[in-house]
Amino acid sequence: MNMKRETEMLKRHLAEHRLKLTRQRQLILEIFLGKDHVTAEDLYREIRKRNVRVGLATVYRTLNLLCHCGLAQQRHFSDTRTLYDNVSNKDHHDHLICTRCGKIIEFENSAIERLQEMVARKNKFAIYSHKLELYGLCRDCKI
Amino acid sequence: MNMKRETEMLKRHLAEHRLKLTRQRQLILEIFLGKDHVTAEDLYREIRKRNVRVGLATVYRTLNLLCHCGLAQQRHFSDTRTLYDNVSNKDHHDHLICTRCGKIIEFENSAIERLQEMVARKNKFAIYSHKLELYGLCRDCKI
DNA sequence: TATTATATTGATAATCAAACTCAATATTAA
DNA sequence: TTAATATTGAGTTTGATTATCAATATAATA
Repeated sequence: MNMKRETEMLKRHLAEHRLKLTRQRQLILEIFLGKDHVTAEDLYREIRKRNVRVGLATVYRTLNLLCHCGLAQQRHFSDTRTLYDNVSNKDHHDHLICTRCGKIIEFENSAIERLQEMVARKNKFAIYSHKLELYGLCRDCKI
Repeated sequence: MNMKRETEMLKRHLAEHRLKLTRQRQLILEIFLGKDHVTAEDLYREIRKRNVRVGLATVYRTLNLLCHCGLAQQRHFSDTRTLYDNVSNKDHHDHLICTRCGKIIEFENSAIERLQEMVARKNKFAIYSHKLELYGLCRDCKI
């Protein structure tokens, strides 16, 4: 996997905020880019498997950092834990979530987005973000 | 406010599950029906204002009970606390949330719902519920 | 109505994810 | 190389919510 672009995004963000590029941040970015959705715990366990000593707090801190530079987005599906969504080379998308097996499918639908804008206009709102989650059973679970 | 219908819904649910109608449950239902969206803490404080002694745990338990009998629904907007949405005499609806003042506007849009169904069908999902939240600035805050 | 069985209550403790603390250490700039 | 500053990791703390449990209230039964 080529992570040049993502590494550049991180570096630019660090430079702009007088932050430093550390071993831990590079490692966490690398593992994160190999996933679609992870919890902080998932990532932490993955790191420990490699016999590297990185604190859980650092994982949380770095995931939040990745959110700030646009590489990740927090999601709160039905579960209580926060999922970090890898959005590094995707357009905006929403989610179908299987409540039985936990499978997550991403989708985008511009017709829905346009209707959302209409709703906002009618209510004199300026929308900055939105969240659309469809919960149900996937093909394999609904049988 | 006439709460006959809602009280009947609660009573039916209690009877069906061999649960009991208590002073506390009646009081919490009454206050809840006067609101659109509350946190458990909000309701707790409201009760203490009336100089009635009801435990916070009972407030949580009763709000969850109201969810089970279809009078309330949990919402998790940007905040960390759970909001209980009074859905006693409303159809399904979604939300516009002002990230500055916290104002919540409810809306419904059947065209969006139909498109959601199309997305689900295309992905062979059977949808049971969904969540659509539009975040932005309301008319008063966007100036 | 009195009795019995069962559910509920309230105070507090337990839980859990996530954020904070701070001395030791690593990174960057000078 | 040195100095200035940011980061780390271990552990502690936070805050919302749920669990515990003896005392009490409610409902069913006699």
